[in-house]
Amino acid sequence: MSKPKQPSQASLRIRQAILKIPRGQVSSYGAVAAAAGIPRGARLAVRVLNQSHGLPWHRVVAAGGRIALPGEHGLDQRFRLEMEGVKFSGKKVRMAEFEFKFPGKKTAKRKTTKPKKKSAGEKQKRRS
DNA sequence: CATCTGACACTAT
DNA sequence: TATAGTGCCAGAT
Repeated sequence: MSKPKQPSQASLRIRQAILKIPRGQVSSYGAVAAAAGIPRGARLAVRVLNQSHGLPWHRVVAAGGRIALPGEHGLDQRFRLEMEGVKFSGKKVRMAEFEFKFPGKKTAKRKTTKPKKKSAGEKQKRRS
């Protein structure tokens, strides 16, 4: 294998993780990314879902079971999940009952954002 | 080669 | 509870 010209194993792993989600259960972007080996690659999961098609994207929600998709897509996702047996609690999925836990571990979460005292804030400028 | 983007996550306020 | 802002990673332009 000299050179994996593939779109990185990370993306592939994320894809596989999503495919592992059984019907009737949901997972979060961060959970899928973490299961793929990227604790903070929530955004990568997003990329994979957008680029790769044929994946059960409707089984992937944001943290807390919150639906992140805009407008119709979000309602569509919610509809599909209900069709699979997933119940909703207001705008969020009942993660307590339907959150799919990936095997392995990867429970490393960050503790506190930078011990800097200056609350958060300094950069952030782009954006037209 | 440099820069921006994005269906997020998490901490502070 | 809601709002604001930052950090992370890899692909796209």
